[in-house]
Amino acid sequence: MKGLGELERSIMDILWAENAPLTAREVGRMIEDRDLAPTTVMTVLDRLSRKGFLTRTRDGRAWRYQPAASRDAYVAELMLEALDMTGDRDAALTRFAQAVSGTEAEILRKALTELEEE
Amino acid sequence: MKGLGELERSIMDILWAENAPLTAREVGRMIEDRDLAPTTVMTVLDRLSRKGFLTRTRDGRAWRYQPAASRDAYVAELMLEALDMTGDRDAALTRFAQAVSGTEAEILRKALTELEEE
DNA sequence: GGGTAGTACTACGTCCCGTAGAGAGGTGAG
DNA sequence: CTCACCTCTCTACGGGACGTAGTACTACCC
Repeated sequence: MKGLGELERSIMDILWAENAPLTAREVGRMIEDRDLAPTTVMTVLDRLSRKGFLTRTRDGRAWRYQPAASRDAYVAELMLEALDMTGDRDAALTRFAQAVSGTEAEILRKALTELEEE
Repeated sequence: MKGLGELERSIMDILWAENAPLTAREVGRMIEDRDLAPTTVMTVLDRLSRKGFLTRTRDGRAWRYQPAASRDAYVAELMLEALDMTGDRDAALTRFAQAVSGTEAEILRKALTELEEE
């Protein structure tokens, strides 16, 4: 999986936060603070769908974009990808477990317990 | 933390696998298959230490390079970084827990249990 | 039918990275 | 002593990704 650039991520964040598919114009309005040309937004949306992060469907003449996967799935995939980089997955996992804070260790523990029960 | 390129990672892999600090020449000999100019190896080693991935110490005229952190620590940090990207860490963690395979879930569970006991 | 919105295509600057040459300065062999 | 050689530092170039945007074409509304 390829990574995301700065602007690409901002745009993904907007789309991840929204439930409905948005048009380029709508996305552009939600980035107001950066004052980008409309074509800039369109270019990035186009690249993102080319990379598989977005899917798009027609709405009249316009395209509506929406994430191909949830942010959580993306983050989890990034984490797994990092994990694949090591020769010793166990050591890395152990290290990771030690690094997450208490509350999060709790979450992890719970998720794992639920897994076990199924 | 910045990411690593292809060659950069190969070189880190060599140094992570080795226990002793290596000189540029030694590293170069261990990448034999790619037939790189010695200066190429030196440049990459230099960039890696500039980025904080390696530390170096003098050995006569030459430098000896060694990883600043273990590969596991690096991988764990990458994973945490991915995790930081999401607004909903709990959801991502849960998703991650579901994605790791059985054996690895076991490892994680064990690491977390040990944490709890301390 | 002219303004507006939307698209596709093209482009340019920048930064990172793979790759490496040039030049400087020490070192060992003869 | 001198030359070949090693290693370092500095500089550079080409490709790819990304931020940014212009241009040209088409379709719709009033």
